[in-house]
Amino acid sequence: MALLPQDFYAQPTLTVARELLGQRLIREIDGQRLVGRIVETEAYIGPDDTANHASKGRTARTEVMFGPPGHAYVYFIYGMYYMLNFTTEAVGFPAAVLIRAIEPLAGQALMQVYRQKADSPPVKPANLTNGPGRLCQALYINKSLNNLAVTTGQELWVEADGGISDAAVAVGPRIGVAYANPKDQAAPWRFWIRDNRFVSK
DNA sequence: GGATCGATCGGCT
DNA sequence: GCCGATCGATCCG
Repeated sequence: MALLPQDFYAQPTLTVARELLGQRLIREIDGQRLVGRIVETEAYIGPDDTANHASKGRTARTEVMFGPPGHAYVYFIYGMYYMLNFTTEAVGFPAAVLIRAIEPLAGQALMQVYRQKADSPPVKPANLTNGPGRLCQALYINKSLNNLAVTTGQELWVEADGGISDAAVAVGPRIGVAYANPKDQAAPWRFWIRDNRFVSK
């Protein structure tokens, strides 16, 4: 299976968000592989997108998005969750694709371990990776992976798989961006595989 | 099924 | 000092 190269991420962000659907996200930890099909993404595009963290300016946190495409932008939110993005487009233009959900393909047992909280019942398989915070927990993704190149085939990367036909792709506004201006809230920059049960609720 | 709310802390004003 | 690219618990029906 072909590792997606930096050129892939250098494309327009909407193209990257659309084309990531169906591809395989791979996380390798101590030789163990956790694999999931990407089923939901969102695009955050440039300094004028008020939903984009980078619209507030170039800071220590957003610096990664101003850098080269094909790097992980991992940030911490709500005091307890991490979010995984891949940087896109040219150096100097801050943009990224948020991975919102994956369908587990391998390593589900280890994902369960990472998702399980002490003194809680096991996580339902349907809730293993159907959300941006959940998938980061399941794949043990945290800030140590921030700014990692995802084009080397080490630790975290994406491999090409069969594409998804236009008929099977749904498009709509992004989730959780009520703080953005109305135009940016309404932008149809969320992509998901229609009827896939691992798309977030 | 849906609505509501608290958790919990880094980043930014 | 405020708030967030979320989630899970709880209450209601």
